[in-house]
Amino acid sequence: MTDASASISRARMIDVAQAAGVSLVTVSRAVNAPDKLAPETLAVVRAAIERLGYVPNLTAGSLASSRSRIVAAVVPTISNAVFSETIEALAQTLAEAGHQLLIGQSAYRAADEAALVDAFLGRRVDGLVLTGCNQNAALIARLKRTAIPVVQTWDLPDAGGALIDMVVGFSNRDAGRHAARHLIERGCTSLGFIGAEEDRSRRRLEGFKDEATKLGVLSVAAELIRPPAQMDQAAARLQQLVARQSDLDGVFCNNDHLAAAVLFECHRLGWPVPNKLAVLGFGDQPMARAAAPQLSSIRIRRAEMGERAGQMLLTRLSDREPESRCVDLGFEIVTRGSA
Amino acid sequence: MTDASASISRARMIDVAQAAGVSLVTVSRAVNAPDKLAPETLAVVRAAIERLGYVPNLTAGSLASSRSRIVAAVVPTISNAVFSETIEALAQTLAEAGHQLLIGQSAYRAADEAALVDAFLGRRVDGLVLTGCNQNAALIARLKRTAIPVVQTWDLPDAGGALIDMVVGFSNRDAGRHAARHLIERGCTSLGFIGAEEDRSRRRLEGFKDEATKLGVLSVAAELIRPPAQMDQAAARLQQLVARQSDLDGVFCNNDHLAAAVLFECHRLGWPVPNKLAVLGFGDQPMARAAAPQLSSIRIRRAEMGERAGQMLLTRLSDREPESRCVDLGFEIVTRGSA
DNA sequence: GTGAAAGCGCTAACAC
DNA sequence: GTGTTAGCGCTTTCAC
Repeated sequence: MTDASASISRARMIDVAQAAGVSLVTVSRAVNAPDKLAPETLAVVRAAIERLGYVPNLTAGSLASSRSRIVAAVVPTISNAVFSETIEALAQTLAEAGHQLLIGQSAYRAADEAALVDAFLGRRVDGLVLTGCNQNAALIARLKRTAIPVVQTWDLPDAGGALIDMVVGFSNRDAGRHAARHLIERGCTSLGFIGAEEDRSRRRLEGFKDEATKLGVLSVAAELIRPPAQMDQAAARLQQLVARQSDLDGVFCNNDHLAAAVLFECHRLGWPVPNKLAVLGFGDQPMARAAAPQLSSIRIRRAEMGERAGQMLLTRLSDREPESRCVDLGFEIVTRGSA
Repeated sequence: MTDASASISRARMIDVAQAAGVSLVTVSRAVNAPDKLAPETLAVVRAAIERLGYVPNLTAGSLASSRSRIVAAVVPTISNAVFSETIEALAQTLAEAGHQLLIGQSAYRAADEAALVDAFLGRRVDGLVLTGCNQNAALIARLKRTAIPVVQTWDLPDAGGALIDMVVGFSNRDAGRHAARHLIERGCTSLGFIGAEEDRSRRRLEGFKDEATKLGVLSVAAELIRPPAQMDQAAARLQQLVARQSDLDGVFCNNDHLAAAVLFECHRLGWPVPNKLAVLGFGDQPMARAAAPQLSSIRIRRAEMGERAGQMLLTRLSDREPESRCVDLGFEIVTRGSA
């Protein structure tokens, strides 16, 4: 064991071949396609591998096979529970199939995203997962020409973005619409939105405003926080909304964390929720059930999004075609105490 | 531009060389060591690169140079804000130096961690970042023998783990001690801990109990949640603590999310915080300032931990020695309203 | 300052 | 079932 460990990153495939008295390819097959070998041969080779502590050099394998077994994902930031759960599920799905995940953070900047994609293409990644559908035209064109499978997530292309290859998401605009309808149906007449200066948040706001207008509610104010939109900024934004609409009686928050911060602020102010102010969250995170009152929220399938994205990539990597290249996971309003 | 895009992942270095009328090495130098070329040559080569839309194949480069420019990190899960902020900072630090980050999730399982490390070693990653200092002996031995730089994070080796190569963290046990002292100094006489079935949480609990005992407080109950320890489980655990110690007057929570959930539960029960129950969080996340009352918490330098880990790796990768191989970032108690 | 030759460690045909 | 022959696209000596 100790000797074997000592040899890690030293023994090459050829050394194993010699030790086992077989040829190079036979070792390669023992590693990559064991069922193509006679059981006895396999056993001999495996013993040699074990003895030498051989660890295959995946870089060399990637170069020779032009398959890297690496998938790259670009997210705005991983320190946002909302994305990280998708990434977690993606990584797990890929890991089960022997693929690893390279992570890039765009910090919500299109230029950073494009630079990351270039770096990933240089790495000859097998597949790419992007966040949102609003990539710039040059990036979209470039990716369309590469043969590599790409999955966009967290939105749908129809309402303001272009489909590159595949997508699994939901309509942020529709989610905003439903939020408005939900609050208005519960009697709210003066609405506010606390979100972020960021594409998907803006799309939710668009839908929110549209639907409110359609339903005759004309008082809609929005506060957009520059990312990262942290909880500790929510209280001040709520104050801003109230300053602009003193009769504010319903707030839609871009995520459950912001909504929880609003709830805390209501406790501080002594405002009963939902009677004085209805609060609707987004994401239906564990936070929603822990809050007091429990948060009504819009549930989206974050983990499933990552899992499906991974499956779609894996399907394409095995030269099959996914059932659909455009998956709408939808969303659902979960009504609890806060709205 | 469109032509150039079309050529991505097609043009090789040799094509650029021919287009520019120079040799292969000259192109390689233009990419990797531009200052070693005559300005005119460089300009010609760069023009050809641009024209052909050449993207260097990093896999081939890695194989030839045996440097991958990839660093791998193993975390229990990235969907925990506490780790993801460290990872975010790590990724940024590495990206600035042209390195990319490969992520692996161990789900708090030692076997998964070892398997991930093996896969990463096969990739010939340039460096490795691990979470915690409690890796199993076989893994530690194996990593000590490889020449690659390794940074352990989120704990220190002295109090229950072995140093592999480098470490940047803080003492979880000491943090637990300070938590106990803080609550006791504020008059608490019956303490509870809500944490997770996980190494670092247990270390905090050890320190917490030790110090309480030392200070004469013998009533200390703990509730450990199986990871992932989500907010929505905190209320039930608080009830459990109260069932065991009806006079419970101080709770130390493993992170600010759990603490916020406890605060919400106190609102629900009508218990004044901190008078009826003092609540101390961990992490000093934005949540702490948003809560009502604001959370007292133990601040740790999550982002700095990632940044320092990245810097230490980069230093070693450039064949220099970091100022110290063992960095204790410490922690600090931030006193706000809740405890 | 630039180039020619020799691999890096593996996989992909194709033979046998 | 197993082996042989050629590369994958780049970086590294070492010449000039």
